[in-house]
Amino acid sequence: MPSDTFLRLNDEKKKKLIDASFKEFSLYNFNDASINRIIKEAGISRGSFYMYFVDKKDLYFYLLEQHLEILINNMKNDLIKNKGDLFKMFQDNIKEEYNSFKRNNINFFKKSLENVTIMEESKKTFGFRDKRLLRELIPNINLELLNDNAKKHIEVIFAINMHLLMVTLMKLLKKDSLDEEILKDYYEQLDILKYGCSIEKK
Amino acid sequence: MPSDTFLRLNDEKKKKLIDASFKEFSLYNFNDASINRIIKEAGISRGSFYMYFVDKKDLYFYLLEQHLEILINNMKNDLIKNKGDLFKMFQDNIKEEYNSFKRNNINFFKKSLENVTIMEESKKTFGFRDKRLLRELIPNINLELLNDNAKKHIEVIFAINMHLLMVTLMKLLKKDSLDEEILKDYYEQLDILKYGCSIEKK
DNA sequence: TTGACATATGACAACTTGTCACATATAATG
DNA sequence: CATTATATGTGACAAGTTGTCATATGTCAA
Repeated sequence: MPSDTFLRLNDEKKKKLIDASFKEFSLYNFNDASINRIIKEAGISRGSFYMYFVDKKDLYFYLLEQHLEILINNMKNDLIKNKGDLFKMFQDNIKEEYNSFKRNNINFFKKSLENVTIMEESKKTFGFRDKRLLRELIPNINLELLNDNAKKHIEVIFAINMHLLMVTLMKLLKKDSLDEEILKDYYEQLDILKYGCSIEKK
Repeated sequence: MPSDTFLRLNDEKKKKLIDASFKEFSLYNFNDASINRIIKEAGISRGSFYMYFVDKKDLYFYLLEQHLEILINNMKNDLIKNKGDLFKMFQDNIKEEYNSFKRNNINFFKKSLENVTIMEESKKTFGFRDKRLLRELIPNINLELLNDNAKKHIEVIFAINMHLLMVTLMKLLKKDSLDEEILKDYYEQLDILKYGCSIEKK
C-alpha cells in the first residue's frame, strides 16, 4: 500500500502521479510498464517515488483496488436490487460492469485483464481470495436460494463468476458493444453454475 | 516456439539449456527469471540463446507445454479408465496430477502456479483456450452424461476445472501431502459444477 | 580449395531498478 | 525569533536487465 507520505500529499501532486500511472499501465502490461516513464511524466524524482510506494507492484495493486472498489459496489447495488438473488445479480451485473469499464480507464482494464490472474496478489483480489471484498457482499446474499454445498463454497462461486465475467468483458470490450451473442453465452455459462447452486437440484 | 536451429542441436547441449532453464524458473518467477543466469549456467553465449528462442516468454512456454503434455495425457488416461465420465475423471485425476507434479519439476510447477494464468498465452494453454489440447480430450468424453448447455460450453467447464484443480494442487503441494480435507473441498466444488452438467438436473 | 551456408560469440547501446548521501522544506520547541 | 527536529525531495550511482549485430568459426558440397 502507499505510504502515509503519499497519502499526505496534496491532491494535485497525488493526482498527477496517479494519472501518469494509469496512463503507463494502459499502454503497457505490468512487466513492460516503466517506473522511469511514470516519474518522468508525473514530474517527480526517483527517490520520491520510492518514498511513496515500495515498488511497481505496490503501485499497480493500489490502482487496481480503486477499480475493484467500484466493481464491488456495482455488485452490491445489483444484489440489493435483486433482493439477494445471487444469480440474478450476476446476470444484471455484467452490463453494469461493462458500462463502468467504459466510463473509467478502459485501457487500464484491458491491459489488466490480459495480465491479471497470474500473480499471487491478483489472485487474491480478482479471484476474491481477498476476503475483505467478499465480506461486504455476503451479508446481502439471500442464502435461502442456495444449497449447502454452495453456501460452504461461496468464495469459489464468486471466483468462478469472476473468471467468466472477466473473460466475457474482455470479449465485449473487444467488440466494443453489448453483443447479444456474447451475453447469451455468458448467461448459459451462469446456468451451468446455477444448477449446482440453486436449491432445486437433483 | 524454439527455432529449428535449437531443435537440430545435439541432445547434450539441448539438455543443458533446458535443465538450466528449469532451474531458473524453479527459483524465480517469470519476471525475475534472468536469461543472463540461464545462459551462464548452460554455458552458451547470449547470441546463441537468441538464435534458439525469440525471448524469455518463448522459452518459458516451451517448457510449460512439455509439462502440459504430461498433464493432458494423465487426463486422457483417466478419462478412458472412467469410460468417458468427465466428473469421475476430474475426481480421479487430481491424485494423478499431484504425483505427476511431485515426480517432475515440482518447483517449476509451484512457481508456475504462482504466475501462470496472467498472460494471454498462459490463458490459452492453462485455461485450455488452446484448442489443440482440448481436441485430444473431447473424443474420449461420453457426452451422453452431459446436458446440452454443458455440451456447448465444454471448454468453459474445462477452464473452470483447471482453475479449481490448480488452486487445489497449490494447496496440496504446500501441505506436501494428499490432505483429505483439501481433497474433500475439491470434490465438493466439482459437485457444484456437476449438478449443472450431469443430465439429471432441475 | 573454394564458396556457401549454418552457428557461435561477446561487446554494445539502451534501457531497467532500488539505494543513499545529501539538500531543502515544514513544524515544534526553547 | 532562532534552533532543533522531523518530514520530503533529489539525482547520481551501482548493478543489473535485454536484444542486436558485426565478426568469427564451424560444416558440407561442388
